[in-house]
Amino acid sequence: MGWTDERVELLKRLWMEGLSASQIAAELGDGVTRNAVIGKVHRLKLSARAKPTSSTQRSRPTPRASAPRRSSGVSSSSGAGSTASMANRPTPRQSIMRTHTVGATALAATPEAEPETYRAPVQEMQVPEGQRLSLLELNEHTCKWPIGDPLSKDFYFCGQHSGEGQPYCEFHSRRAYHQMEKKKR
DNA sequence: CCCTGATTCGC
DNA sequence: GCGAATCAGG
Repeated sequence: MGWTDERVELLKRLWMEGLSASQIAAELGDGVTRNAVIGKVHRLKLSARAKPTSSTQRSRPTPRASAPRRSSGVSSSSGAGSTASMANRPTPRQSIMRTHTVGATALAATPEAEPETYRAPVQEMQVPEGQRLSLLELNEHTCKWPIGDPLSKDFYFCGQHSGEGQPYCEFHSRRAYHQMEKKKR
């Protein structure tokens, strides 16, 4: 589906209201991606929303040598809009979640408060006593993720099987990797 | 990993 | 004009 006046209007409004591109895309529905939304926003020159700072300076984009191309077109647009998509869009005002910071990571806050499973406050992975390893017991196939207070007698290493050439088991590998990734270079 | 917007450029 | 792929960042 193309950008009808209605949809463009909705896009404008939602964008101005501070919704993220992906949220707007979801609101527009009909296979609209956040990329499509962002692209449209740019074409409409709607970019800057709330701008506390008066710095009009936009960081110089890295002049890339060549832009990567996507291989072949796989555009399978939804055909005729005979689906029940046009009937229901009576200005989705209150259904929009907006519990988040503007222009930053938006946490999805379900309007009707779904019965989400309550999660324990991030408990450390529990390793069975028999599998816990001391420093000297580590080898190239054991997870070397430290658990507990290094100064305590209870200190031990995860010791779960780790992949070939991997210092941590899958569980801890993800943790370590993510942390590293976030580090600035 | 999740996510955000920004940009480029073939279509 | 469109938007996927990508970049750059949180």
